[in-house]
Amino acid sequence: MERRAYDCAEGCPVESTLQFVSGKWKSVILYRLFQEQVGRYSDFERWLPTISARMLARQLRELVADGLLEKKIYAQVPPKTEYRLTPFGQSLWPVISAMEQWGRGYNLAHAKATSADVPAK
Amino acid sequence: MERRAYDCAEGCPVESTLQFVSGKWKSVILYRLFQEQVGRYSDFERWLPTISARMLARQLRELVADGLLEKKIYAQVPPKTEYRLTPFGQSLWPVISAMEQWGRGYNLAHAKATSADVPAK
DNA sequence: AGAGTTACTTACAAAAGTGTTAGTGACTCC
DNA sequence: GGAGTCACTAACACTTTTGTAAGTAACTCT
Repeated sequence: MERRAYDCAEGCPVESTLQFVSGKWKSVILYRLFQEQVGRYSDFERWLPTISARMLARQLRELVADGLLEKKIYAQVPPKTEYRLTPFGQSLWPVISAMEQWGRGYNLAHAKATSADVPAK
Repeated sequence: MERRAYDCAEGCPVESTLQFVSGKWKSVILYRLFQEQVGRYSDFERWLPTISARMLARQLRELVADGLLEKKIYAQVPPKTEYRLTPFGQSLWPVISAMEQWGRGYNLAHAKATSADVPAK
């Protein structure tokens, strides 16, 4: 692991990344789009059942504003929108992937004693 | 990029990771420790000049509680404490590293026009 | 004409996060 | 014996984030 001099005060690379990815939902939304390529508003509601409509709309709006997602609106009724990753958004794959990997390992190691995986004594 | 079926509702690996790393300061603190190996409370104050004492203490406490950092208190006056990564904390290196890499690239691409790098017309 | 559809927005309220200021303990140095 | 040191903590206020509930637009289908 190499060592260099960084100044987290200004231009800290980790902070730059966090600027786009921080917030509970954003990385999960991105993660889902890496899997599915495309998602409609209602898809996200299904994929993230605990997010509220308000939050979902807001996070999507911010991701679009940040240039990570693009939104395609079909002029039809009932309305239809599609979200997908821009190339810029796709460039975050290493970050999201690292999170996924680590989380996978963590989940295995800390597999919770749920009704499913604990044999009834 | 392979595709598998995940359920972000329960046991989403990305969410598991976020649980430990989310929050503006935590990943930056970890990042710093990956560079420096050891840090005293006052070191962090220097490294992250914009964090408040209250936040710093709180984030460190949480990182210790989560098992990512260990805290060593020297019984001397004035007091001295040292924080370093536990093996569990070190296992997050791929995540922090990916963030650093991406942020580095982003900073290069979006190098802001500061007084330093803009010749005075 | 009334109900259904999708993708939202708005207003209000509760909860979480964060900053500011001041203070503590215990010992050493002047 | 008063000041200085370090690593914090407590109380209070404020701001940001998030949830809840309700509503909107516009067109199709019955």
